[in-house]
Amino acid sequence: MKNKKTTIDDIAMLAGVSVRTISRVINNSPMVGEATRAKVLQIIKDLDYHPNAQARGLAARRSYLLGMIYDNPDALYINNVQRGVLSVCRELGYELVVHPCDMHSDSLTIEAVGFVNRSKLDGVIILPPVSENNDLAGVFEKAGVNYVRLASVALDKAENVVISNDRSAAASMADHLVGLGHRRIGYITGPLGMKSTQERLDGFRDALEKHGCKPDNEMIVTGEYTFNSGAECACELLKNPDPPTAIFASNDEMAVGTIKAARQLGLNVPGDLSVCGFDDSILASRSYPTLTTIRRPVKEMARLATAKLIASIDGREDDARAMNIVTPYLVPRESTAAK
Amino acid sequence: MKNKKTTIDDIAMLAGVSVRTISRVINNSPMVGEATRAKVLQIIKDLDYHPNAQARGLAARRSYLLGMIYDNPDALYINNVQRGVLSVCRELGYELVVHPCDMHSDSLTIEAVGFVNRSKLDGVIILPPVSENNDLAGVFEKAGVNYVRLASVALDKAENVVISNDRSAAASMADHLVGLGHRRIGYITGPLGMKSTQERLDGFRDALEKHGCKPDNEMIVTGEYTFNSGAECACELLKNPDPPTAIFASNDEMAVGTIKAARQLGLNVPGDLSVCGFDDSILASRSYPTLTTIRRPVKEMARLATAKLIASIDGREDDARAMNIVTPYLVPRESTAAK
DNA sequence: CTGAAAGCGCTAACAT
DNA sequence: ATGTTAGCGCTTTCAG
Repeated sequence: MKNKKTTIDDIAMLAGVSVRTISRVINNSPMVGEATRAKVLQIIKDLDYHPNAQARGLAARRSYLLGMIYDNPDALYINNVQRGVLSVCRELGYELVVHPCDMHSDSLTIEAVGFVNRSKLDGVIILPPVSENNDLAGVFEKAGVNYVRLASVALDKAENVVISNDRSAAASMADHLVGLGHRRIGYITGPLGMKSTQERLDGFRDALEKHGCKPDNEMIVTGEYTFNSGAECACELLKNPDPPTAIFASNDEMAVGTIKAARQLGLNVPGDLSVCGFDDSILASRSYPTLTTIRRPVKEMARLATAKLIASIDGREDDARAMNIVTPYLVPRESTAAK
Repeated sequence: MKNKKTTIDDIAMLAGVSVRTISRVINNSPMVGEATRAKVLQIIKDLDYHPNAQARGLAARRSYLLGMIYDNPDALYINNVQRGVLSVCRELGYELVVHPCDMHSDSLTIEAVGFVNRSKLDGVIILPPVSENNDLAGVFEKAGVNYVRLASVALDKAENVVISNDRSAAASMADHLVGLGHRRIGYITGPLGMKSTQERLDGFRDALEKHGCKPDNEMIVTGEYTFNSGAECACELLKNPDPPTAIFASNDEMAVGTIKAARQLGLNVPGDLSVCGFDDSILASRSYPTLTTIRRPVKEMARLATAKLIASIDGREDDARAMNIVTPYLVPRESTAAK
């Protein structure tokens, strides 16, 4: 790299004080005279000095590195989370190390703990669906690793989770459809093991029940959160003797698949069939017709999670324990219409 | 964290050898007896020992951290690159620190160098369009920072760039359209400053010329690589007294915008108008009709770039200097048809 | 409020 | 082929 990196000693030298003092100003310790601090700061600036993060970490047992663990094919979601996390990292002087993994691997937990130990991460943020793995959380807990999970239910202590209220969001979509006059509404779930699948379905069902139109079991089919599964499930719903007038696919990929299936069956959306999704991914605004969907404040969740994580790292328990729950909201577009 | 981290000394203790030897086996030095190595490895495994990356880095002036610098709104692209980079990182024991930035900021270079110095990164991968900034590259060069750029032209020494041959890809799309009988073809460019814009346009123009149908200037309009700009540019092309029978939008977002515009004008795609894009993003397979486009081997480029970067870091000059150029290829779908 | 000095865990000359 | 030991650059008791 550079010819000769300037070190804390150089600064101490020039400032005519001990390294201890320099260290104090670098770490914003209040126990430094104003004059001294100003002088040191100036010298640091003049020399464009950057403390060596490794040395700092080694001595202080802190790396100023956060990790992000996930196994999610949705690039848009990952990217959104990443940006939210980074915006807070930047403010607070942290860097982000990304770590996709295989959530079905036997060695997931070992691998994950290895990752944080190896890189000496100060904490990790875990994205769904990996975040639903309680073993992983347990291992982190036991190992004393700071972590925050992004989830759709309160599956951990307040300081370890940020929640998206998918249930009430799904309910609001049900309200929307009923409000448009739909009574027979098909629903395509996500994979059965996932919490978000259950939450969204429960929200949908409860809302319909409240409106007095409990859905038949045959109006609820199991998808995989994929485009193709959406198309297949939609066909299944639509070939029912008494087909639905609206289909709520529990994510956008499946909703777009549903639109495709409808088109192939000669149905007009939203004329013959209303379709809606969940996520407000890029597909929603680009599809034809554009998709009525639910927007999750993903970036905001990520910001909250990061702030919370850093609060834990800093030992600010109160901040860390603050309850963080965000509520997604409905974005009406062209794909839903009055019956 | 853990009660008592096991260190290299513990291992040395148990193995009955010196730390130097342990260090050697950790770093795969050949100068260790087979028996000794095996024994040490076993103990390391038994104790689940992970060398402290910070201490290692501090002593060896190496962090095993790579950076990725970008300013690109295309989440899919970023995500693809990221996965490619990570796949090589994983094989070679590196971690990835992500760093979005503002390419129009005055302090871009200062900020970027600060980033690598602060985190003591071993090297960085720069994505387009930031990769087209020669100042940045120059500063890295001068600071002795290892870097590799992803680009569409050879704008640096072989060891510092991996190239995607967008020009020939655009040409093959032109061939495709001409092959379908189209002669009057509209073209929507990207933002004028970008290399990829120029390369794709040149490839398109050269190919058409070769086929003896040089496009009118009015058949070439300037877009912004966005959905809306695509729709607007398409309208402009289509309201021409002698409208095109095909439109080549130089990325998928604009191509989808073009399809939307055509629909609004009552044109059938591909019946009345063939449309094609560039990128093979998720939109291409989800749009209606599905989009004929160009697939860039993005992940492969990222892998090459990472391998090259690590070769530089390791001082394996030959590997680092190997010429890396990938050629995107055409993916035919429903949106183009014979005239 | 400030200073001297002992590590943090590992690597790499220099020996053997 | 293996051991000894002096740092790498910073934080942090413990004194002053």
